[in-house]
Amino acid sequence: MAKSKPQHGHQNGKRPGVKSAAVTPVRRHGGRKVISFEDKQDAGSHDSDSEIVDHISKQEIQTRAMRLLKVRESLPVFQNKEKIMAHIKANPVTVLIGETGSGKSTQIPQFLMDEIMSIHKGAIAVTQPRRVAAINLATRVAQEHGCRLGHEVGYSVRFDNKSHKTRTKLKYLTDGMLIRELMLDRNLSNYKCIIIDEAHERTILTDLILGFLKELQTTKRKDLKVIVMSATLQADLFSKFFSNAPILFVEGRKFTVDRFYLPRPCEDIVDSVVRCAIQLNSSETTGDVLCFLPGQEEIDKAVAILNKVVPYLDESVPRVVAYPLYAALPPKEQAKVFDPVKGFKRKIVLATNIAETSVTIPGVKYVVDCGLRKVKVWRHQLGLATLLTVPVSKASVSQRAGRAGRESAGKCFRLFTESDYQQLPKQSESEITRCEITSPILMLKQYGVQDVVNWSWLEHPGKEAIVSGLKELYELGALNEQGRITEKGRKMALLPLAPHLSTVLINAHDTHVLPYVIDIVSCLTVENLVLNPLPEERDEVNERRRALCTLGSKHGDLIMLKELFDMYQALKSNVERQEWCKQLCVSQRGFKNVIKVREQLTGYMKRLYNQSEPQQTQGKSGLRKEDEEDANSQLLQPPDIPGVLKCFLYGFVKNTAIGMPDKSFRTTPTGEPISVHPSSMLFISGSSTGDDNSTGPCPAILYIEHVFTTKGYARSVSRIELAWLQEIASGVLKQSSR
DNA sequence: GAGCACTGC
Repeated sequence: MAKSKPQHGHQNGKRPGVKSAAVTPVRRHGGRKVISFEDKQDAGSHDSDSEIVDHISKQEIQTRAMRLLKVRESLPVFQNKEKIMAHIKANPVTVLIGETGSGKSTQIPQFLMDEIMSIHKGAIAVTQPRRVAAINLATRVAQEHGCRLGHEVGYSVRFDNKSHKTRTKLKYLTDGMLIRELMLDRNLSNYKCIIIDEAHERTILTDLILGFLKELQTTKRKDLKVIVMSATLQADLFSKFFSNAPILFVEGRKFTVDRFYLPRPCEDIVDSVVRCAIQLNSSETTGDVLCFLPGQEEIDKAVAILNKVVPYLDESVPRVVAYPLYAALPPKEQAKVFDPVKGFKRKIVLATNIAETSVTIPGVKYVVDCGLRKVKVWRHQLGLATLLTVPVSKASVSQRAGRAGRESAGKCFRLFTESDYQQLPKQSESEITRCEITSPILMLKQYGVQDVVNWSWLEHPGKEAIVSGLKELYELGALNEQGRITEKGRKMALLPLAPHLSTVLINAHDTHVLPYVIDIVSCLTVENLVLNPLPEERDEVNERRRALCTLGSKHGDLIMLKELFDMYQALKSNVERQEWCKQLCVSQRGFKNVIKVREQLTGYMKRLYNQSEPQQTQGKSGLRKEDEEDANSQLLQPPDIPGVLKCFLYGFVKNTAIGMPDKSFRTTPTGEPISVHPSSMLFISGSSTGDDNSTGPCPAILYIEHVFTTKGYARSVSRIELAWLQEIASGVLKQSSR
């Protein structure tokens, strides 16, 4: 339910799109529901008809576009149209600093559509790091342009494509989707112009796209226009990368936010956040409060304290209502932050970084920022991730402050000193330098890049990271000894999975346990599927899960996921499913995604191994039924659990640990201690009276993730036998020495 | 006895 507010905006006087919409034949377009678009800042344009866009007449579409034109003309970007367009026309690459509220994401693509596309053939792509943003922007721009969504203006995100191959001239897509398009058509021959929005966020995928575009522009696509949209702080980096491309600045329309610092550093951030919130509740007039804390633990603590304090507050101050907000929270709980509070009340939202970019909460006038965040850092030499609490960057701090000035002037309270602020890094460490990069390297190899170390990286991830990535891919059989991509590697690159999980699927296909394994892999790729129960419900929920998942309690989390998924699917009604999900503290939305992922993976696997079959453009059709039957017939037989777990072992040989006599585990690659994460089925609780006599202690474990927090934890853990480890580890060794 | 945030033909 993450809601992201898109750049609001609107534009130009010519509107040839309206004309073309009227003359082009109407194409049947699925008739699916169109996601409604709300933008509170465009008061006055009562386009409540947005959700029935598919049914309203052309006349109405055009009338609305006319109405929106007025709002568009008032945007800062619109007033600088001539200047901006002159730059874009004169340069192959333009870096555009467009502040929030400038209308850059909605208007500039439309200027281009009008001015450039009328002469040339080809389309414009606008990339976004998040799905919701791509969908919302496309919906808005289609309205402004006076066309139906999916005709001249459309979008393409995973599982949802509202664009037409030839007809769509402006397409909003996630950066992952554009990477996929690059893999299929290395020259991006369909496009005349690529706009990379939110480039300053520096996601791995945006970084990769910029590298590909630079290379393309100097080789096969000298005519390709590139526009990089960024926040101020990163603009220089992009300009330098594209041989000193001009930087344009368009100011936004945000409100001023006053900043306050602490005179001296605070000791306990939770305590300080609560104090600050309570204090401003009594000193400030209307407006809600958004507090940034690093993680769930701190947030739950703060909410608990606030709830205790609230009854004792003076009656003259607004009643405080505290809401937690983090990704692992059940969607229903998350949605509560959008409820307006009635009466003499004030909303205080305590959130992680999720509220920095992904979720915009209406009504926020005050921001309390503890200045910390949690970040996962990959250690290449150790092959594990560490979860660290670190100070945020200046860029982050200003982004967070900006959350207070979306609707009116606001205030931001920083729980650190001004001199601490001066010492913050300008920018957070980019993803590409702190993450595992096996998948990006495989993409480069699939694209045809031989020398990955000397590729046109926007920021070089470091030789060490690349070497360990190459080694990993070689061990998975994706690369040969010369570092060239293998047939298997090509298959892996085409699957929308981490290379390790692709290996698992390919193996499952070869050993005929694919339907079973595909279900598990689908569950693993969906984030926040199995949620963390609240402390007071924890034991009950664990007990329920254990009682229902008999195989999972014995074999571990992978098998549990399969059991849960089967149970979920066997439920008849939505009401039943809802209740069941609540009882087990699992996400229904998550399972809906699992079904989508499974469908997609099943389709890809089918295509990978059925080359003779004609390629289906829109997936689906006929393929599914058969596979469901496969899966069902598999259900009837006792599943080959060793066979299933061995498939996973092929992708995760390095993620194994051997059980010691004292019931602790030591990892196989380095022998360091590792503990089963408490969220795992195989976590042995102290009070357990142990009916696990039947199975005995685990001789060895296999885990999908190794994360170091207070100590090394194995997550998504399965019980394996030592013999399997010997069998597969030696097999893998043989394969890599070939 | 513990869980930053995104995303894919």
